[in-house]
Amino acid sequence: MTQSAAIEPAFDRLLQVAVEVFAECGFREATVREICSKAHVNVASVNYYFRSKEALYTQALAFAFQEANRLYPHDAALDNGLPPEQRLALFINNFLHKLLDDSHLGLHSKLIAREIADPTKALDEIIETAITPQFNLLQEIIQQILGAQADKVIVQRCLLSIFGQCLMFKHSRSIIDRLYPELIVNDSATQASAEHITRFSLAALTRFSQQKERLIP
Amino acid sequence: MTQSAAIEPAFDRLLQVAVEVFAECGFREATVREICSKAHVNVASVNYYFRSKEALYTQALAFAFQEANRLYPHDAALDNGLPPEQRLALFINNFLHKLLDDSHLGLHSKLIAREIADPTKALDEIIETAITPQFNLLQEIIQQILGAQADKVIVQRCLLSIFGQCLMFKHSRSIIDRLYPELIVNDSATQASAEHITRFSLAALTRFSQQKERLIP
DNA sequence: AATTATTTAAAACAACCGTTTAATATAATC
DNA sequence: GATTATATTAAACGGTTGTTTTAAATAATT
Repeated sequence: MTQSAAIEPAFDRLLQVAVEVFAECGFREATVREICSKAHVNVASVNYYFRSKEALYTQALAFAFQEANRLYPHDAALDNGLPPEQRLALFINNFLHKLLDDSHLGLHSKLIAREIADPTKALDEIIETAITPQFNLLQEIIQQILGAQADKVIVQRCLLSIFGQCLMFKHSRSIIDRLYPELIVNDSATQASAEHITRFSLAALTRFSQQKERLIP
Repeated sequence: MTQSAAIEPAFDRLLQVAVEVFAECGFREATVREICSKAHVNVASVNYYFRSKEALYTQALAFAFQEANRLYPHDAALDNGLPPEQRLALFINNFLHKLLDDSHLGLHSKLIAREIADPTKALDEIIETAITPQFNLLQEIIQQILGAQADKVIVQRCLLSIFGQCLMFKHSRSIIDRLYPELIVNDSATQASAEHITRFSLAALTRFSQQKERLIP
């Protein structure tokens, strides 16, 4: 960090630090001065290189996405040839790890989670760029499990059920950390969580596909 | 409001408005000046009646809890005599309505959700006062469905699965509003959501209780 | 009715915010 | 090597924040 601080140009340092600080504090709480201080540049640099704090935020978001897509390549769940149950397991496992990874790219999901909980103007772009693709992929998998004739609203609701289980670990992490800390300590705990969510959801989905004619909508 | 502003003493007005504004903006984003303006009191009143902005926040939280418990009496799900499946349905329905009610006491859950997503010092008290009781109740219901010999960790995970599905509508509401707005428009949509979550979870739970000996932990 | 305590009010406080300015240092170009 | 263009700096700007001060108004008590 200290070496790269000397080598990398100020623009790049600013962008990297911005991702960290915005993820940590959120847009409104983060201060230009803190970002500049940690990037070892003058306070005026934000307005020199980027137009404003808000413009820096937007670019930091875009940069974080691009980094995350580079480090976390697209899901193996994309493979259409695999059985849908396995695709679901892969999807949930990948998504949950992406959410709970505290290292480099946990910043990415932190930024998104912040935007969702407390939206700024950038939310619409995030939905298009980062959320809709994930939604579409999971929707396709669920559709495959429930069968093509499944009601569209039911598919949507099942999708929310699965995402909700995963996001619980992100949005309510402060609670889980205190009440069930052992569920979140390390990588294998995360994997166990992913397996539970998969089992829980698959049990529900297969039930749904069996009894769908008896449903009272 | 205008009448009560003249009748109710400044202290009470301040507390009520504080609940609204803190729920709307969060602790850090909310300003003393806005609260005082909406309560029709002088800026100095916050530091006169309460010691500081932070003390006002703490008291506003406590006040909101007490109001919510008064307006939303404890779950019918508490009734031990009912079959556990019905208790689960009652619990989810009540919890989801509490979460999505935009009127008076939606403020209560808004405040809690804010605290969870972006904790202040007050979180510990919230967990004790508001969250643990709900967790314990749901835990008891799940235990009843899975059977007394069910693994404790599995019970915990199922609990998170169910809470996660409910909280999805709270924490990711900004997304649902944009992608599936019809799921959240009114009271009957909320009820339909509660019914789905109940059906989804019951399907998974009954499956779990059937195949528990075949589980690979 | 006089005196004490309590509540309201306007103004100012120091600290911090994002942004701008104006001057200097560095690099690139001719 | 002189002259542009680019990058960096320190300082200040206007605005907002939570909090404090000081004084006036109101209520309560004797």
